[in-house]
Amino acid sequence: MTKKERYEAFVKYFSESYPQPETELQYSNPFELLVAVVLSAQCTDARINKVTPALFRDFPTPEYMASSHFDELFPYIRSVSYPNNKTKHLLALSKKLVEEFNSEIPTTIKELTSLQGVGRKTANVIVSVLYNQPAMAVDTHVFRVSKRLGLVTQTAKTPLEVERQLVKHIPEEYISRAHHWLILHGRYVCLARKPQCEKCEIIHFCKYFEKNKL
DNA sequence: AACTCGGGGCA
DNA sequence: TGCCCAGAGTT
Repeated sequence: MTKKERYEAFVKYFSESYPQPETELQYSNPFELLVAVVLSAQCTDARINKVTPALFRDFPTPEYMASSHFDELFPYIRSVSYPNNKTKHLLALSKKLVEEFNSEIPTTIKELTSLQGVGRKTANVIVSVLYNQPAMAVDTHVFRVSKRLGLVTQTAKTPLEVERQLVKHIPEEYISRAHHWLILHGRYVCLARKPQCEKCEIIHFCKYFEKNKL
């Protein structure tokens, strides 16, 4: 099976079997989304959702956050991963938003990644959710599942390589759905150490399944 | 390319 | 108590 055929089967799967997820935007403004996504690095959504209500209540805008101090902000996010780093990032990030971006959230990957705590993956999530751009945010799930399926070359070493191959071959209108699906599939089915192939709906075009004949 | 930053969940 | 999870920044 060629890579081209895998992509055709992949897109066919989305068009027939995977509806557009109802992604209710759970944040009332772009700043909240940015902060939540920065906090999400190496951390589950459930843990983020525990801290965001109080955080956004007391630091609703870049100005409020930029004018606070480490000891004020830290307690709000002490239960997320890497709270020291993220507190520093959020303080520097909010200051930069106020001073260089007129307290608005930038629209380009280049500008977003210039913000502290925002890497390539986070920036892609932002432009995808906030600006409806067909961006593919490559986390460990997307990275692993894409390679297993055979949607990207087995020699791909960096998330950026995987991202470029995926966006090159998946039609724009399916990028968002594909991203959503790859993450859930990686989390619940295509597990890192023990793939649950018996639960998988798309073994008919999976390179990993084909090779290992599970 | 390898290392560091740290919590929570769960066996 | 110890293993597992999961990106950005720095060297």
